[in-house]
Amino acid sequence: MPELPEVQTIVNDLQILTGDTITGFWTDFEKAIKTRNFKKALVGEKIKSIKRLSKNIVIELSSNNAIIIHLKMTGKLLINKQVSTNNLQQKHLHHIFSLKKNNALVFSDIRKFATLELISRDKLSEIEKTKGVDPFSKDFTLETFSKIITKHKNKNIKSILMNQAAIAGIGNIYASEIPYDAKLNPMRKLSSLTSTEIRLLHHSILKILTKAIEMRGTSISDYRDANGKKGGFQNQLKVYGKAGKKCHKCDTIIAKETVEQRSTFYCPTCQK
DNA sequence: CTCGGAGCCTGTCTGC
DNA sequence: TGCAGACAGGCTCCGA
Repeated sequence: MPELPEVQTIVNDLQILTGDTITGFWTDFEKAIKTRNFKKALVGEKIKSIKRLSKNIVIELSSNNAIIIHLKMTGKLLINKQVSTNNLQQKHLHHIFSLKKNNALVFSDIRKFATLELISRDKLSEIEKTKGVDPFSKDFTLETFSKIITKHKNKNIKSILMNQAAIAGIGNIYASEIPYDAKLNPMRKLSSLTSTEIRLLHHSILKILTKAIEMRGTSISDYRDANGKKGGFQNQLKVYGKAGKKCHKCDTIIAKETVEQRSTFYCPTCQK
């Protein structure tokens, strides 16, 4: 599910929980929780800040520990006060954080891939070091990006975009949409890119992710923001999920190929 | 070391 | 209509 724009949208929505206190925790799926005594360590803690780390949501607590959540494919975090409960949400509701001011933060997850963990500040710094550069950090310059391209010169565009240790936050949807915007074939080997093409790709990463955040993310089927609403970027998708349809620029049929076990979509004419 | 493949789960869609 | 199989936004682990 959520890639950078979706996680960022959720994190933005969750900001209203800053300063609130966790008063309880309930779960019916312990397996998702990677920390022992999770509940005990949480209750009574105040939420200091909520931020995004790659595709993770990090809730920093007054104890200096942090809850780190990965939504994986179908995880949803919903501020309960503003959510209409329907049967589907109830069925897949697996964790609830009770809160003093905002009633509750509800966690649902159809495929049960999502994980929650309580980590120390040191552990958080360690995890941060394993992540590549975030496209929205000041470090994501053309120069840095060019170095990443050089370092992974034997890989292709799709795989470098998906590599979290190189560039943090891009997943399978945007890893198809970004090359389309840059008019580059996702299977192009990085060593073959000219400096102009590298600049185009760098530009498209920022352009597409920025637009997607403005539209509050992409809802293919399951993704919802923290208020339970769909995003809008699915209406802007040019190639993802469009195999067999015409490219809106040139009428060529959009192709689908598997790259590293993930579906990849592109226009064979527009993308060189 | 890198790399491909399996695995984690449930739901939906397609084709026979 | 029934049902098997493929596929789905992510990531980790394992063996070769």
